[in-house]
Amino acid sequence: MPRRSSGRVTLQDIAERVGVSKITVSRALREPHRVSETLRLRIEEAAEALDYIPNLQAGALSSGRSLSVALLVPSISNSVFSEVQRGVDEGLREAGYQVLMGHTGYSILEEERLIDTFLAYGVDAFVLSSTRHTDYARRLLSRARLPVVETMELTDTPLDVNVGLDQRAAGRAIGEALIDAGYRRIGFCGARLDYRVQQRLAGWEDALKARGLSTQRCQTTPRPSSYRLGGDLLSAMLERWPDMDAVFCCNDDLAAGALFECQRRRLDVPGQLALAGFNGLDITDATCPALTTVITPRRLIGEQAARLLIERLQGAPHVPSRHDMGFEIALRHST
Amino acid sequence: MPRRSSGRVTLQDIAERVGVSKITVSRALREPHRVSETLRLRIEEAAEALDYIPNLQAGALSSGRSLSVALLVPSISNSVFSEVQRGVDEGLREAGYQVLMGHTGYSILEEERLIDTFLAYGVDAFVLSSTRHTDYARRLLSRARLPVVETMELTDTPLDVNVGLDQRAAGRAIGEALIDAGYRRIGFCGARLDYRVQQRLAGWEDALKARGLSTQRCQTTPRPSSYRLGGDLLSAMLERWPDMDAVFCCNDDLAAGALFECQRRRLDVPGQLALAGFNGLDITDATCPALTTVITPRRLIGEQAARLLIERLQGAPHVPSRHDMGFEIALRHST
DNA sequence: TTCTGGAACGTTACCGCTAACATTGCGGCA
DNA sequence: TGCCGCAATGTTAGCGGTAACGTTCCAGAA
Repeated sequence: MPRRSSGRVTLQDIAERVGVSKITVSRALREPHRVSETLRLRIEEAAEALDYIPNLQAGALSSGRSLSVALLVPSISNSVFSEVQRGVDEGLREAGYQVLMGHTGYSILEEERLIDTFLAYGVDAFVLSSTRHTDYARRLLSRARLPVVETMELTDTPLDVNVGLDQRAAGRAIGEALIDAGYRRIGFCGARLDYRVQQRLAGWEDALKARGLSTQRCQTTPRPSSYRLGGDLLSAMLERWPDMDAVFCCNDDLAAGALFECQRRRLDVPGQLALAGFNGLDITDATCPALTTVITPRRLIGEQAARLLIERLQGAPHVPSRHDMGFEIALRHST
Repeated sequence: MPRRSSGRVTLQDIAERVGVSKITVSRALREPHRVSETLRLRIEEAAEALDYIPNLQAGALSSGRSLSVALLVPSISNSVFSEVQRGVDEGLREAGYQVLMGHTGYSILEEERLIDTFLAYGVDAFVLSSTRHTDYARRLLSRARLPVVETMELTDTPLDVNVGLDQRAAGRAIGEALIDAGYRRIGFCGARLDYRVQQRLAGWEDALKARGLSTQRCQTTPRPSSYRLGGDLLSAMLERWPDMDAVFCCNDDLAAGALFECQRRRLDVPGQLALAGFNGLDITDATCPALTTVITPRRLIGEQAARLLIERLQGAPHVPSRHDMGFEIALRHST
């Protein structure tokens, strides 16, 4: 039965019921070993009976720690990030932290806004899914002196911890794989054109140039990627470069959409056109034919981010570091 | 420049700089009209100069309102819920609320845990994506006396506000559509088997029984759905019921997976087998052939949930209500 | 001139919890 | 017997805001 105005059961209510002071109740619940066995049991019983729910806001205000971490991803609907999220979430939950998610819509301005918001909420750390931020966001983060993990891509100038993979090297690797498979008139199609896509494009160019091949077959758009867009981009490319024998799509959504377009056009994949995607989403080995892709260790990135973050939260010093989690080329029937 | 131990800039810091009391600063920032123009400008300037970030925890503790709402979805990676989330998020943000997301992994026990957690965080309301909850979760919610919106499906006994669609009617409608299109040996394949899938299955049975057709061609599994699983389930069904002429898949992922399997088997869709999905995800009108499906108004559900929630938060009384947002059958080339 | 009311700003107390520093009491040892 | 040390519990003082009620002051009505 609540006693105070708010109608909420507080430590004080439990304390009165048991006949001790509220700090003892607080200790019994947080540091059980510091309270005698019998008293602890009585307190736990009372808490249970009163349906006590701790007020984390009050706790955070008092202790300066909220036991929550903000995870900012570009997009909720993009399943690329859900794996990262899972890894982060699992690791942090074990350590007693709650993950609060926000999505930036691929906008660094929105990221800035969210950093501001979550700082106001008093989170203890940030996990970001990019290495590019506004100047103001950088200032906010550095003033707050909170642990920060930047994920997905790598940077030479990490704010704090950086866990990701070399997007450019991955783009280069898939380009080389296509060349090694005998393709010579290789196209690139990309959407959104965020930093990571630009890096993949640069890698693709590296590979082709290194072998003296033309990099002109490149179709890009700032629009967000989707299956439909994959088909549309492919159509445009087939029109402009009818001799194209392979396409590296900047992500699996586009690649799958391109595959569907080939099916509509009764274009044999890989016979007449080879397709490759990026990320290794589930769909890539479900389609017919299965799609060649670059498998990115998203789960692993999330888990590693959580691990390193916990170290920082537990006092490991701020020493900017970079962790390359690698990638893997999956050659499937589409090439 | 921060003054206190926490190193954080507070209202007091601004107040001292301007030479007023902190309550005046608080008012200037929250209720500008209650403070004189000149003073307000000086305060805003000082806040800016000091990089003031409000402490929402302290504010929430003091005022009893946190301006945050918990949104619990079954799965982050399932794009079905990302549309709902967008609708909720957009609507609530306008009203000044922050949405905190949690995912239950389709488990009502996990939902219970999250409700507990978010109550401890002091959220002002809940948006749930189911109408089924543990008894303890129900008790927690009713004791907390917070506005609650249950989404996605409809129930006769809403906790508070209920916004969704009649899953069973939708299952029935797609069943009837298949029958109307001339199919007679119609199968059902379902995964996960959560409440909504069970309802769709029941609707499918309704439709077939009403026309005297057999409902035996039903393949289900508790495993989570995926593209691969769609292919596997279809394979099993073709083995058991080689005469089947159409399949209603409980969601679009399974339907797409089944389509890919048909392509591998060189089975003509819809010539030899018709396929229908559920939800109307992007992929359904990108595949070749495009998939017949039931388009669910997920964005709308989210927006409506936000609207009704805001009314409740602004004082509208607790009067359990049910809002049917309908659905739409999209007949495409797969049938 | 005096009184009144409201705009503008201040004081006090408290939201629920925890850090830091008491205090108490008891067993063990010289 | 007296003292020490430690385990177990208590007291005090905030954390950073906001609600509620006070105070001040000045314009305008009586």
